[in-house]
Amino acid sequence: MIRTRFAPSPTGFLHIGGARTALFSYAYAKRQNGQFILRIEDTDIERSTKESVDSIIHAMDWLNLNYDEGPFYQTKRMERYKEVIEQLIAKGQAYHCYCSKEELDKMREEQKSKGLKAKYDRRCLHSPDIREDVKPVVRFKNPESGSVIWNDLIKGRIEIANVELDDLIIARSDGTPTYNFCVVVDDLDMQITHVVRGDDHINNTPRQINILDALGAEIPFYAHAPMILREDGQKMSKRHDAVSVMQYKDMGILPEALLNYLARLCWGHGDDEIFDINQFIQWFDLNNISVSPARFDIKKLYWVNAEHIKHADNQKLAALVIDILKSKQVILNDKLDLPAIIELVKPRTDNLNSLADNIAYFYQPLTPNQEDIDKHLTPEAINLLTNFANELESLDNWTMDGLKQLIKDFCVKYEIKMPGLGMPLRLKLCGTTQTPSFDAIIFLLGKKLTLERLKALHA
RNA sequence: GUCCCUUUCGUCUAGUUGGUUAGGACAGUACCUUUUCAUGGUAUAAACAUGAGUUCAAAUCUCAUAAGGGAUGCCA
Repeated sequence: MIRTRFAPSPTGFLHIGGARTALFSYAYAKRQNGQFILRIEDTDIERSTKESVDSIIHAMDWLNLNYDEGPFYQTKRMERYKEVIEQLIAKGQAYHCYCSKEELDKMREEQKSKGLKAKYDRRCLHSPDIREDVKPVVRFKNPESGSVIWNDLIKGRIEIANVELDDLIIARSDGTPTYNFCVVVDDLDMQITHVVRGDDHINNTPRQINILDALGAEIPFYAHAPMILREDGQKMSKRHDAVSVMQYKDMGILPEALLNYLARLCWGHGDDEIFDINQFIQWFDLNNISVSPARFDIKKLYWVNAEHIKHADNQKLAALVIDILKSKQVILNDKLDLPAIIELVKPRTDNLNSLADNIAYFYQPLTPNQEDIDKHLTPEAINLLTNFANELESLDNWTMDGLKQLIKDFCVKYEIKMPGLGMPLRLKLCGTTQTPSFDAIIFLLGKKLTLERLKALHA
């Protein structure tokens, strides 16, 4: 049984890089009929918050990235970590270190000035300066020779010499375990078979493998996916970029569109661009993830979103749009056929907010700007609209065909071209000149509303 | 400094065992459709980081260089 996990640290919201990693991890598990696990890595008590945990879970939920187990919390597993640390100390694979921060800084500086690699010199392993007033940290005794080699499922063979590795701290002086150690114990206990994560963890992997070895554990497969960068190629920044997954919801992005777009960053399947999560799962494999980082392109995201909106079910879109319309104080009524309006309007939008804007004027016409009024609502045009309203009033065949015929006949009768009728009509009916076909608008508005608006005085 | 990762159109990618006019998509440009704005359609421009080597043949294999990123934390 394949088991993968997503292990964010709750020091902020779920960002799109994390979401993409979660997606790969999720899709791989699903593809292999395996299980996907959520684990919250909250060992850094200083920086972890409950709000972050909630927002991460909320975002996973919105994306519909469902986990089979979890969320597990590392802070609830402290006893287990302590137990394993004791084991390692008892076996001589870990040791107490009493060095102060100042001592360590001094040591590192000396090493650097000699052109050496900064690395703990193991003074506490050989002759510990045990002091009652100092609470020691615990260091892992890393192998001194040889190298750690693994076949990364994305990057290929990676080899790192043990001399490059430090005796890393696995427990702080307050007794709390650190990241690299918790990851190992958790992945072991949770029987994770495939560790899928960002490639910023490549450097941690040999340390984790060494700890796993010391524990006599089986080594899982590792797959390190490249990062997502900003449009300009720089690292994403939480201050300057829209990096929170939920910000994209606010921008009117559909979760399935965001997933689709994220999937296409560092991964491709021939010429395919638009697909849903199930299709993605069928196609996905770790070995066709590319090795280099990708830049985030907001324009393409909007295009993908537009495609998903076009293919989305109108009832489903209606539910989403109603929420947005309500938040914009639009007064809704049941006389209008919202799914039919959505069907008409959706090819002209690439996000839910503008979809809502293009629907709002069906319920309440916008206030037209003066420039448009001067241009289109001339006395002649108003006269024309009055005549048009009269013709409409006597139309019994309220169908698209009936309306089309009426409009055609009207244009012939008054010797005008379509835009000559259409533009003032749009302005009067909707308050804007940028709308879909006006025959469709009249049809969906219905006779009563159409006549009401045509007769309104606000021109 | 040392170690690790990376490099195909502006951007995302295809290119699985060396032989392609290096393909697609977004963005761009032009045109067509049209009832305004869009949608849609057609066309167009645009790339193998650099230098060696192996080979009849290299985007693809090897090496070097350069440029970017990461690690070198009692962060994850």
